[in-house]
Amino acid sequence: MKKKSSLKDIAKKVGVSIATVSYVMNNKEKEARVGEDVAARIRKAALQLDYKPNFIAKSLKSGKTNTIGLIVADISNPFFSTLARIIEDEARKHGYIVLFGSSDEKTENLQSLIEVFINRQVDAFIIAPTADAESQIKFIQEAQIPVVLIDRYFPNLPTDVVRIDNEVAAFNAVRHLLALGRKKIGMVAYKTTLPHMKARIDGYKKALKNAGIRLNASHIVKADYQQLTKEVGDGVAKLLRNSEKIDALFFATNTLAVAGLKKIVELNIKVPEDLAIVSFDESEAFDFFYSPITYMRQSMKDIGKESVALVIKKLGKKLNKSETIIVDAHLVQRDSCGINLP
Amino acid sequence: MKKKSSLKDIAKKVGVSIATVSYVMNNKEKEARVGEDVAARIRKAALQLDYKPNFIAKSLKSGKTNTIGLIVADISNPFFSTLARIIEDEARKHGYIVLFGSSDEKTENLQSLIEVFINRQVDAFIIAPTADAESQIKFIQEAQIPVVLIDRYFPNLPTDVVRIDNEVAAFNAVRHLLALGRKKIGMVAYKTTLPHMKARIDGYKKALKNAGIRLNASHIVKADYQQLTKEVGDGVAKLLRNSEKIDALFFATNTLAVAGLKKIVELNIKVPEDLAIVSFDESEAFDFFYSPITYMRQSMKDIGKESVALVIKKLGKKLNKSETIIVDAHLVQRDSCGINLP
DNA sequence: CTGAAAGCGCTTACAG
DNA sequence: CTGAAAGCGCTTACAG
Repeated sequence: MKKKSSLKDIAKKVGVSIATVSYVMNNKEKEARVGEDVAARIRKAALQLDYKPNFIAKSLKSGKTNTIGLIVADISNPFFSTLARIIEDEARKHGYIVLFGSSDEKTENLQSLIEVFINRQVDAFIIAPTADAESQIKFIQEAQIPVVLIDRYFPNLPTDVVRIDNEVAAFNAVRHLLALGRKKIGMVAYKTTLPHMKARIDGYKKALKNAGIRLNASHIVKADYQQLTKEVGDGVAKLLRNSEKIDALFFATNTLAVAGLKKIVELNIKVPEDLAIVSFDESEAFDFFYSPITYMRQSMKDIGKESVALVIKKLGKKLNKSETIIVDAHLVQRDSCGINLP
Repeated sequence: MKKKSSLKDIAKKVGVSIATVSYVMNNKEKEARVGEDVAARIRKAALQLDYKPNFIAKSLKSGKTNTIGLIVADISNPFFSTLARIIEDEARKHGYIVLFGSSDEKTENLQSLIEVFINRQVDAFIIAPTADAESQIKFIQEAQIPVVLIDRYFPNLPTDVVRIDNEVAAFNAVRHLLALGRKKIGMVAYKTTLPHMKARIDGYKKALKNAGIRLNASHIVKADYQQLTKEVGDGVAKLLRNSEKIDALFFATNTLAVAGLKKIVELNIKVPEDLAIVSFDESEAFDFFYSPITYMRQSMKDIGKESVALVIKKLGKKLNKSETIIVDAHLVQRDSCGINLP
């Protein structure tokens, strides 16, 4: 076991005080006016001894750990796992390391992850919150720890947020269906209080209204996250019954779409001939569905970059007003809406 | 900002020394023979002040951070992301936190992640190594930091490993194809020096031999990780040409299978009628392929649990010989091999 | 130009 | 039964 060397070892070797070594190692020899030659000898010794600063000791002294706590809502969703990866890389570039957790859409899990991470002295949080997590977020803010929300947000709680414009994105997705001649468009959404979901529903409604189509409330299926497969399946089946047969379906997330597609396969519905489909977000399954699925793509790269940049920016300052950063979303057109139909 | 309270604050409030508070907070009042009543008053004060121990200070003193560094080979692969999640949960249960990274199959990335994590004083590593990473793993071992490998391993380097029996698993997968009457079975593998891949190829060969089928070396396609889509596509296309037309295909990983399936769709090959397919590992795409793919499922739960348990077990001890833990793998039978063909 | 000293929050061997 | 003291490795205001 080659013991790690410390400032002390270097100081002893060079015959100088620990303080002087510390100044040199932090490139502060100028302000501490350490002599050129001494600095050079210290640097040489540091190399020889393979000196690596002890982060723990630094953290204890500075109160900063250079660590960001990242909590997503569901890591099994490729949207979040991709995002997590981007955020990790991005943070590492800035000298930060990421502590990671998934709440699995449960506020109690979010709560306990926040506690664990605060105990570990994370400097800041990036969180895709669960529904009704206002008080958890407020708790972080009151502890004076910077927090940036991603994907989801709370209208009544001022926070820094990086997200897309959900209403516009949904509007554009549905407009695509309308432009291809679909008139009876259903929507599958989550049953949740989270406003990004409400915004997507609003965008859907607005697009219909804009096209002069009257909203049929029964065309909106709202599924509970905890029993998604069943509720989406039942809802989709109902929408495809003869009496109220729809000719297009808009899924508010990739997870909803994957559940819905299974039912659509089971029912032997022909896509896009009998049913056009557009979804939010990506899924490998979208490529393998017999009619590749058209989807609204959020720029995850931008969400990752912007959220890390924003949270680091907040790190020093206090009392700033909160910012909302809107990133790009655009439609990726494949076969499932019928663009290639004769 | 409610300042965090420290042992000092409790000590002051109760009118006792910091040392005594420390003993009580660590439930060592017995061995330090602290009085019942004093202990009670300290505990009460700790509650009132909402005392939370400072992990950083604890770590500096103890040299332990209760942190495990987890480095997988490719986090965009659902096999590894699922595994990462299981390991994180499992570690948390044991009071450990996970620092996470993905090498993206590049040894240089693995190297730099290892350095960052060692600087952060992780107590131990769990790693799915890249090819040719022996010296990186050896480096960790020489630093006296416990390391457990998962999924991949090195025959010439004694390490703790948690993995499946790749040869047996591959053998069983191919035997399934043989049992269903397939005779000309191709295999798609990675071009790599990693022995788990060799073992899967060996299992394939053994199964053929066992069935009295002569090996046709050109039936094994080896693709480079860096240009997987092209090489797998070309390889699969070649195997399906009339001259050497195969009737079954064994994919050594899910990523290879996903690339291969795209080509199979493109070529309009009928699965399972014209081509039976079996793969390793899971993918959402396997469910959405028109003929759901039969696959060899590794118990990720077991890999996660066993690797965390093993690494924690090694944490205290020294000079132990290394252990290999073999976990379960079994075939999940779907349609793609023709079990439901007339 | 350089060093002694205090302190970050905790643990623990030792003394009383 | 309880406390003073040293020390983990580092930083930084202060003194010289």
